[in-house]
This record gives sequence, C-alpha cells and structure tokens, in this order.
Amino acid sequence: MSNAANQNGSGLEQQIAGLDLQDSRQPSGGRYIPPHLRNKPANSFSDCPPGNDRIPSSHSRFSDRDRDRDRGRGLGGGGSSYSGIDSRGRNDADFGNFGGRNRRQENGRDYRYERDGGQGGGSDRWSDQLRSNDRWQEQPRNDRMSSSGGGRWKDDDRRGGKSDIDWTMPTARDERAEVELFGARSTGINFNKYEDIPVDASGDNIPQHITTFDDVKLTEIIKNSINLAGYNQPTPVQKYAIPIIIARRDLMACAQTGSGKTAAFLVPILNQIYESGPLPMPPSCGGRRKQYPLGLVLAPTRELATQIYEEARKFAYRSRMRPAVVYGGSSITEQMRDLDRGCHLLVATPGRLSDMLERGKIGLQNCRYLVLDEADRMLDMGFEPQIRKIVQENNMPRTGERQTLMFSATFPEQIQVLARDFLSNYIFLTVGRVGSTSENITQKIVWVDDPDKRSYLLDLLEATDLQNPKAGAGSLTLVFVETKKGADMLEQFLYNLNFPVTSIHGDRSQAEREEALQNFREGNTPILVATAVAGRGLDIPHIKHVINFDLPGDVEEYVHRIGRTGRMGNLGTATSFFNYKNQNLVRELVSLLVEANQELPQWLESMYVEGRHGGGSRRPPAKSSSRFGAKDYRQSSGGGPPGRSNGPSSRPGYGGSYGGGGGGYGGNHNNSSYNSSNNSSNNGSVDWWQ
DNA sequence: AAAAAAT
Repeated sequence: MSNAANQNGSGLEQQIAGLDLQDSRQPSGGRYIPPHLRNKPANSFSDCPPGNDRIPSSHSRFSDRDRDRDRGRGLGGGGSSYSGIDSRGRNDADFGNFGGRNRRQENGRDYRYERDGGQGGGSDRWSDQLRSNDRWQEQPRNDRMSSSGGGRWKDDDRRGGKSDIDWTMPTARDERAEVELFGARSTGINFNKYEDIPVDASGDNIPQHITTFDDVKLTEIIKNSINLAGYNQPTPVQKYAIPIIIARRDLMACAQTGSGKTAAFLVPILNQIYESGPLPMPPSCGGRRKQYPLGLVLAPTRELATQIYEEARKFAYRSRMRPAVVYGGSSITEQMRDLDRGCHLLVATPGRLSDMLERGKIGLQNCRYLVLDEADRMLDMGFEPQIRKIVQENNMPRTGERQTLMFSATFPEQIQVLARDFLSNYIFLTVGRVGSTSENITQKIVWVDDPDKRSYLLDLLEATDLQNPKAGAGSLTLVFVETKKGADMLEQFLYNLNFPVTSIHGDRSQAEREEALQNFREGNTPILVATAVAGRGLDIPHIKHVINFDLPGDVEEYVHRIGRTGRMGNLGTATSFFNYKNQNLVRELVSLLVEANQELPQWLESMYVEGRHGGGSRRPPAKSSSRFGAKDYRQSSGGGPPGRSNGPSSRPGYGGSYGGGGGGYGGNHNNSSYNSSNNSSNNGSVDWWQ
C-alpha cells in the first residue's frame, strides 16, 4: 500500500478524505429517490443495498461549497459539520483517487470491504485504513453482545463479530486534522472560576468523583485528545459524571450548556466504545447501507447537535470510531451519504432521526449508549412523542440493557417521568449554574424607561470604545432586543451613527444569519443586535458584553442570554435595561442576583420586598419557581414516583436558595413605589448604574 | 413576542 496514503490514514483523515469522495449525484442519474425506495429492483443480493452500480464519474467542488453555504457554516461555534473539510482540506491528489476507488462494485458485495481487497493500487485512504485494519482482525475479542450473523461478513470491520480490530489503538497522527480540530482555539480558560460551582450527587453507590483526568483509566486516544484540546483539568460536572458513566451507571444530570457537559458524556462513552470495539450487525440487518450506531445523542437544536458532533470529532481523532450528525434543514441525501461512510456515534435532532429510522437508514439495535441532551428543552419543543418512539419503538436495547444519560437544566415532572421510563437506578447529579454561580459574569441591572433606552445604549457603546477598530474581536458586544422589527430598527439606528453593527433574527435567511455571525465573530462588526435566536447555544468566544436592551420574559432565557459572555471561565459583563414592563422578572431576578453574589440595586430590592408583601394576587405565575435547579424526587416525601401528588413535583431545588418560597409579585402596583427609584438612574450619564 | 423542530 502506499506509504504516503497510509501515513495520512488516521481515522479523522480517513473521514475527511471520505467526505467528498462520494459522488454528489444520485444513482438514478439525477432524480432523487429516497434510499428506502431504491432497494426494490434487480439486485441479486437482497441484503445488499442498492448503489452498487454507482460509478461516480465526476466531482464538483462547487457543489460542495454551495452545500456548505446552505448548511449554514459558522453557526454553532464549529460551523457546519463539513466546515474545514471541503475546499480547504483537500488537494487535487485526493480527487485523483476518486475514479479508481469506485470502479469495483459489480459483484455486489460490501463495497467498503471490496474496496479494501480490490484495487490495491488506489491510494484511497479509507481503503488503506481498512486494509491496515485487517491486521487487527485476527485478534478476537470476547466481550461482544452477540456475534450471530457475523460470519458472512467477517471481513468487514463493521459486521464481523469476531474479526474486529483493536479499537484502543490510536491510528496515525495527522497534523492537518490536528490543526483543524484543535488548532488556534485556545482561549485562556479560567479554570479557577469553575471551582466554585457546586455539585451534588445522590443515588445508590455513587462512584468517587475524580479531580484530574488521570484519576480515571482512559485509553490513549481519549487522553491524547484531551491534551490536544487543552482540557487540563476536568470541570465540576466532568469530575462527577465521568466516573459515574465509566462505572456504567445511568445518570440524570441537571447542568447547563457551558458547564463542560458535552465532554462529560463524550469522554466516558467514547472511551468505553474504544475499549469494547465495534459490534456485529444485528441478525436481521437491513442491508449494508443501514447503520447501527453504538451510541446516540439526541439534542434539541441543530446548532447544539453540530457542536456536540464537533466535540465528538475531537475525541474521535486517531480512533476508528466514526461520529456522524443528522438534523433537519439541510440535505438529507448528503447526510445519508455521510452515514454510508460509517457511523458509530450518532448525534441527531429528533425529527430528522425519525425520518432516517423510517427510511431504514439507521438501526438502533446496537445502541448501547443513549444521551438526551437538554432534555427539558426537547420536551418544551414538543419532542416527547418522537423521543419515546425512537427510544421505545425502534429495537433499541431496553432501559437497563443500554446505558442512558439525561441532561437537563431543570427537572420538572415531565422530565422525571421520562427519567423513570428511560433510566435504571440512576444517579442524580446537580451542577450549579455556570455564569451566575461562578461569578464570572458581572450582572448589572439598570432602570431605563423605554424612551431612554437608545440613549443609554449609546452611553454604553461609547464607553466600550467599540469604534476603535483596534478593539476588534476583543470587545464584542451582543445586544438583545425583543422583536425582529426592533432588531432591524436598532441596527439601522446604530448604523446611521456609524457604529460597526450587524443584526440577526429569525426572518433573516440562513445565509444572512451566517454572515452576520461571521462578521461578529471576527470582529468586523463587533456589535450584534439579536433576537432570542441568538440567546441559546451560541458559542462565540470573547463576547465581552451582553446588553439586554429588552429583557426577556423569563429568567431562564435571561440566564441563557448572559451566558453568551463569560464563556469558559472568561470574564464578561451583562447589562440589562429594566423598567416597569419587566416586573414579572423581579422575584426570580433578585434571587438569581443574590445567588450569584451580584450587586442588587436598591430600587430592585425595594420592588422585591414590595412584591413579597404587597397586595395583588397572592400567587405568582407559579411554575417559575421551579425553573432552575432540581431535586432528586426519589429522596423526598416517601420516594413516591413522579406524577403522584407529592406537592409541587419540582421544588426550588438547588441549595434551596433559588426562586424560593413563592412570594407573590402581583401586577397591580406598578407606579408610585418605583418611580422614586428612577431618578437616580435617569440622569443620562455614565452614572446610570447605581 | 420569538424561536425551534421532518418534508
């Protein structure tokens, strides 16, 4: 085999090389036919999928670029799943491999293996990889669940129950992949800021938490990626979750984005996957174009799915494990082609995954690890039926047979029920909020009446020295407004004053959003005016200041928004314009500020006190008190199951300090008592904030 | 009022 190709044949590079090597056309010659319908005709090997007669003859770089643009590269931190892989990553030599590698399929056997054994002259990295894999196939491993049906396919690393390779062995280094995956992202992580975050675990036989990554036995591959990623020290959620997951326990964790929870589940899951190696295809496999991932991660939004996938790619570096991501809004055919290249860990949004399952593209029989990320949000978005269908009606190993991890910012009854159904003897973990609890975000609340908002904003922006071009990416400011129209208007206002500003909201096209984010991220327009579209999940380093020009309707959204700054332990500031319209936030906002040890404006405190004792209806909107934190209901009041009447199913929860005892804040007393406090904040100078 | 998710 070609040395050069082999040298580059690490898992990641193989994945990269493979990405564009597939023809972008459909086998039928242009017209799209869903894969599940393509199986019908004329293939003598019934369990072999169609497409064996595909002989891609050309390749268009441009189409790939276009696809990338459509997919919204740049969203979600790492950009689209293909960013950096297409036009940048490859040279023409790679394309040269294309023709040769695909001329082989007439016999209808698994083309990947065939490719391997076939045209030896090709420098196809994927096939070289497999070829090198063959060396390991002589090492039998016995920790398989089942090897029935594997015999026929024993040559294929994906199928062979006995002939698989040693997945704990790192594949060759690849500097280009290293740079792409790990390079140039080192933001000075302030780990000390994480130390304050409290973690609480409950359940049976809780494994001892770790304090360093060395405290737990990890494979070389994982250790190497941890080092390359610069994760010197585990975050609090990682310290607890990693040993729990390694101990094969189910886990219900209340933790938010930004706490390091993605790595907290990827590290132990992938480590176990490397240690136990691939599984054989299930006996009644549906053809070789169907993938049987070993692990499944469900996430509510495609940005989040993309971010998890990008993280998974890091921990997949130098491994034989292939992650994949599927989500709506972008070409399903492309995603299916990507799946064809193998999928051991699948990250997905529920809708697109259901689609893939119905098409017979994915089988969950081998899925030994299930992660529900941001479970509460998925339920909020109405995904519960789909999630239940995916988990309970698709031959996934049952609760207890698989390992299941749920992450959720909150733990309302609906989530508890889901936990009861999906988890077995789980450990319950609560992680304090990053950002509020750890004090790396300075939160300022200012009283600003609506007509004064623009003027205050200008004060803030001028104080930030944004117009200095040298300020660059070091002083990004994110301004949240309530409505799309408001975003347009505010952008126009600032633009007219020559501020370097752009905006993003849901009415913008994907391309416009992407462009705006890109310009913001790079500091070309260090001011971004945004609606709630940018409130969650966006991971842009170096946002120094978040301004809530309009406060959101609930504190949960507020926490997400201010969490756009102070990422990964860096310091940030969040300034919020508050006025009588935001009364409903008082109680929770005060609790949050107190909990986060932030300064509490006197007028706000007065409102809080006033609200607790004042007239008006006694009860607050109620469920708000349980928005954050959570309690392991199994420990409370006789351990009754969720769904029974134990009183409010989710209590103020974490440390008891949050959102506490439900003092009402009625809506009827909105004038005189607050007006007095306006004065101090209404003089239009930098003195605005107490 | 806005946003997200399968066409």
